[in-house]
Amino acid sequence: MPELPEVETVCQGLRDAIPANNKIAFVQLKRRDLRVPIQKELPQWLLGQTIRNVRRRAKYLLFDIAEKTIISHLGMSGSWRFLDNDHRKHDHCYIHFSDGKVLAFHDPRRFGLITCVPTSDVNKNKFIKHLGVEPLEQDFNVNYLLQKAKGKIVPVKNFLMDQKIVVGIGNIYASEILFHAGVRPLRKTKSIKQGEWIKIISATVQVLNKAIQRKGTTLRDYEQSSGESGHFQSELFAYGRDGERCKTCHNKIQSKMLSGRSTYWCSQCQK
DNA sequence: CTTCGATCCTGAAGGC
DNA sequence: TGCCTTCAGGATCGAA
Repeated sequence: MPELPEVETVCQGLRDAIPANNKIAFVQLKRRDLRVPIQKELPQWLLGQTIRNVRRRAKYLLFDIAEKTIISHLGMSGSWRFLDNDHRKHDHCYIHFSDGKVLAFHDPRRFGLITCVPTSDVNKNKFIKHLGVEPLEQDFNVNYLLQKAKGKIVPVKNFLMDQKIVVGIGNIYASEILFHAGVRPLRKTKSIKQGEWIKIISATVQVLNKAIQRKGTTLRDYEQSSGESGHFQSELFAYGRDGERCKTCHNKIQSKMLSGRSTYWCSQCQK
């Protein structure tokens, strides 16, 4: 479900919405068996603490409390939001603040993650340590990509979605980025020329920033921490447009299953 | 080392 | 109405 723009949107929303001096009054674990079981000590660790900051690394949200950090991933269907009225099915964790606000983790498919580690160990954590570069930072550049692409025969779309290479790009934005870069998703990674990497980098930055501005893409269940939808779905050129006309050249958008994921492109605009 | 496929889980949508 | 299949913003693990 959520890729970098959606996670960044949730991160910013939570950063604004979590009151600076609010103490955690108590934590309720409704269901612990996510992808990795939620630690049963989580409520006692959080009791009386204040969330000092909310950060993002790749598609992970990091909640800093004193000495500890909660690492959370939304998987395909997860969300963090403030509860407005009733408890919902598939709410697995409630964080109650002293002012009465309740932050809820909701995740029907339970592919998400909530785990708590000492802050100094975040970068050693098994989920974090193998992550590649952030696509909106300087180390996502042509030299890095040329070096990583050397000898790789996987389709360039898979390469862009490989979190060990570059983080935050998932199935929607991979198709979108390659559309705007003019590169077909099935191209072998090692065949991509320097000039094409330059276009891929610039398309990545533009697409992700625009999607963050528009607060993400809502296709079904993604929501901001406020509960509102994102708005980038109307700006998609390729993803989900199978059989429709290309917005640029009016050719029909193609699609194919690639490594089990739907993949979309325009064979006129992309080479 | 790289690459591929199966797998975790629930729910929505579509075909019959 | 119901039953069955397929698919969904992800990532891990084991096998080849």
